[in-house]
Amino acid sequence: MALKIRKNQSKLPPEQCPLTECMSVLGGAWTPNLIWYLSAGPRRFSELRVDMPGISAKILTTRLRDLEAKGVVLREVKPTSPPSVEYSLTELGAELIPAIAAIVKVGHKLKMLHGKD
Amino acid sequence: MALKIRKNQSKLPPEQCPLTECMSVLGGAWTPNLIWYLSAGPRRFSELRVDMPGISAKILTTRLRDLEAKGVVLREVKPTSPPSVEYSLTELGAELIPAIAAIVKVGHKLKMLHGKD
DNA sequence: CTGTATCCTGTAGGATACTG
DNA sequence: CAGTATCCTACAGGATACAG
Repeated sequence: MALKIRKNQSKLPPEQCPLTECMSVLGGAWTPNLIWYLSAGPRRFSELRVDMPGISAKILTTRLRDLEAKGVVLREVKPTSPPSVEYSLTELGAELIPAIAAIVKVGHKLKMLHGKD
Repeated sequence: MALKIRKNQSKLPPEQCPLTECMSVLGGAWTPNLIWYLSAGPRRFSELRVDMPGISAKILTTRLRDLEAKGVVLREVKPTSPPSVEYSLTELGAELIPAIAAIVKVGHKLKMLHGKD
């Protein structure tokens, strides 16, 4: 990756490049929301659907599986009479909270600045 | 990307819900990268194209205009003989750095855990 | 309840060509 | 150099129906 073409900009740490990976974590449109709601504690599939009105079961499943595969979300099947599944954030997943919070913070500022609500 | 989230209903504080807004800031696929490269200092259009191999001029322009409109990026036209334009992060834009850094951090961890590069 | 399987659409983004 | 204008493709995501 070619950078450092200008004097007034120093070479950035290698962490800069893996933004592709970082975005693969929060890639989906609903992913940040999903993580956020999960941060409040374990949630069931149907609960998440209520939390995020507008999300389709397909996408919710997709995002859930995706995050699970990445070790961000933990899926626990409760052997109850009506099958229920609880999703929760893993230790690693919890580390995303500050990141999301930071983005939300700026996003909120932006909203106030432009007054577009 | 059709983010048409309207009203979030949960026990979570309202400040956290507007993830729609936060994602509208880092919405584009290249946006995080763009902000990151800008964080190192002012960059010209062509320099950014080199920084991010693969990005098309169209998208670069789009993202740049978008961020400019949001007050995250500052666009300065230098009245030089060959027209040159410098882009830089505003104060507000700089606040996104920690957020991006946090995501990168987790993304990097994820990469190491799964060993998939 | 918790998903999975299709079908379909909107739109972000790439390629290319052209302008000031 | 710094864009802009078109055209086109890929894929995320919605709707609906169906399954364990």
